[in-house]
Amino acid sequence: MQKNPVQCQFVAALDSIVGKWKPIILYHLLQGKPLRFNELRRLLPDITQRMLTLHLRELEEDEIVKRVIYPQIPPKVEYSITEYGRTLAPILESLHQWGKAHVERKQLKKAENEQNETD
Amino acid sequence: MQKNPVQCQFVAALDSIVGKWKPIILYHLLQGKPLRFNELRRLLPDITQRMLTLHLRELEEDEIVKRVIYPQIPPKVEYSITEYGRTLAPILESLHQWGKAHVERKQLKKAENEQNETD
DNA sequence: CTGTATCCCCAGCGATACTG
DNA sequence: CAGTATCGCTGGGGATACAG
Repeated sequence: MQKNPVQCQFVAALDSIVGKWKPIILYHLLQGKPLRFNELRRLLPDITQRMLTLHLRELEEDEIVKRVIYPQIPPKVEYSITEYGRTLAPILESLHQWGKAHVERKQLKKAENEQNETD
Repeated sequence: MQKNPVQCQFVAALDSIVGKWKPIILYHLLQGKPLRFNELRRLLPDITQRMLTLHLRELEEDEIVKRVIYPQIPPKVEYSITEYGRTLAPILESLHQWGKAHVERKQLKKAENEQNETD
């Protein structure tokens, strides 16, 4: 599909972490504790059931997330990060840090501009 | 718009590097040499003029890329990475490495499956 | 050479309802 | 509790033509 290998590699990596809710899902799972479906929903108040399911399935497909079903009534399903998924931790952490600095930077610029307007 | 700060920070970071062609544009500019508009087009054979312009404008807006216009005929415009843009280098590099390993891993799995089918 | 302007399509996501 | 199934919208991106 893509002939350019470098492009391809970026796409492959980004596919695994991009998606409106993927980074934050991974962020929570990387805390270490396995989480149930509804626990994740509570942590992400604005996500729809549909998107949570879809994203988890994709992460499972990439073997970044492991899904364990406890055969009982009512059903219980736990999601946890895999060993392989943990290799994403440093990248997610860097992204998080950079993003934090970036929003602060933008707010600073905005404040400066408003200051200039009142001059 | 987003109340969750962590989500917000991820979004801010990803906005700066996500976009179908942004990572590879940055990859080339991070090599260090300023590049002209058409040089970038040649490096990204499949990008449209429109998308190259749009992505460069967004990167410029975030002060990740600097645009220098040489007032001459025919026009000459050079794009280069900024100091601030360089802070993205380690993240892009990690993404690139991880993506490379990820595609190799997937190809391995695929080969294994095809092996099993012929058993 | 370095762009804009238009038009159009589709994949990602949301809302809502239903189910074992 | 942990999901599917449908339907519909929106915005990111592509194709093409035009312009300073």
